[in-house]
Amino acid sequence: MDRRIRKTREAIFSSFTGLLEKHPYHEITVQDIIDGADIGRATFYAHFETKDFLLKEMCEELFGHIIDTAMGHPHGHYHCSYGEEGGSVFLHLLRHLGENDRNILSLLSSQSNDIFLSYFKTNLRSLVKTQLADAGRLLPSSLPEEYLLNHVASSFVETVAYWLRGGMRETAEEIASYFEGVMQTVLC
Amino acid sequence: MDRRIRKTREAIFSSFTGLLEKHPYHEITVQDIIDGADIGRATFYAHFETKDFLLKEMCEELFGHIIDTAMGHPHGHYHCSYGEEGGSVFLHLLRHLGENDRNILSLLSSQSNDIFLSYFKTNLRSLVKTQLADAGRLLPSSLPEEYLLNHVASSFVETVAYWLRGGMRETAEEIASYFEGVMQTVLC
DNA sequence: CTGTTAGTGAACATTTTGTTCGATAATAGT
DNA sequence: ACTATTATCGAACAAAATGTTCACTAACAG
Repeated sequence: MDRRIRKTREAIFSSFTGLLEKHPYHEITVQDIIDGADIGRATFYAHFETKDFLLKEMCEELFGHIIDTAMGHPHGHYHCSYGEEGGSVFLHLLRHLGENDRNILSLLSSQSNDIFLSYFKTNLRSLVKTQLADAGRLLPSSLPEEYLLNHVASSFVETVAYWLRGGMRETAEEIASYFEGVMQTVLC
Repeated sequence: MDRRIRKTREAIFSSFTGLLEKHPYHEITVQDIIDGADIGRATFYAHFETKDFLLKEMCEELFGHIIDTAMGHPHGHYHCSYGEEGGSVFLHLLRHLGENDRNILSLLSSQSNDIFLSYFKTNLRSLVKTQLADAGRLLPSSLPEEYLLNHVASSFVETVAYWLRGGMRETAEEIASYFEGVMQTVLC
């Protein structure tokens, strides 16, 4: 791909991310992003139809990557008692977040973090689906699968949100154990 | 209070709600609301500073009312086995929603339902807090109270969202039992 | 070296926002 | 019923943001 395209795209993402750390999403104008990225007005619109599309594409790149790496990783089943084997995919994800890969944390704790958490949740679903299939073989539940899937995914996202809200004082392991605590019935 | 104020306020709320059933929040302009309410431009701004404030006030009226009536109601503790005593506050809330009090359902299942679900969650917290205090006396948990509080509130909201998404085919009792299913560890 | 593609910057029409103001009509208190 | 108050109207206004166009220039790929 043309280097120019990569550069402007990156400039736009970076400007946008920077702005999101200071201002809520809906208060950021396209002009702000353009100024921050230091590009021409027409250039922005050559790349993204609207601000919303920019958001969407950025989130897909970001969360798609995170989830993909987590899915790729060899994962033990979700066990109630943490042991020697390195923990669940969830713990893995939490550690990954803790390392602040791609500045994802600044978005997840921005003023408009609800937007990003909701994208996170969307991408998380596919991952949870495989986890649920594993757990389901051991513990068939009377609840609808779709309901469970949603419950697990959103509870995890809420757990991450709790972590961020509190300034991430806890370790990834502690947070994972909280999550385990409320998931016992469902996943064990 | 001046009847004129009540009337315009009601006209604005009603126009706004109607628009929200057809369009996402961020695509609705103040002018649309004004046209729908059939009032003068200046009148709108005499009542609400911005569209966001309108949203906020409307939600506070709406959810404040729902939660208050639920709190006021005599409630049995949250029991794992449903019995003769009429069910939990949660079931009560679900029934209340099922009756579509104040057209709240049209908002909760609108395209921008995430906004309303999040207001719902905020208002739900105080209610959950009392529930948690009751349950806590019986079952002290090792998890932080704030974490539990958030988990229960958001799980309930997600449960309602699931209900709405599926077109509310289930009865309030069925949905309550789903919720009970994933809350067992926490509240029983 | 050359044809293709991306970026520039300025201009433009359009839409939305939020405010102002004089005139009119409804209301509340007496 | 009278009066002072207050809400609404409607039109006009400036300011800001959006999205598009176009001719020009610079960077790229092969």
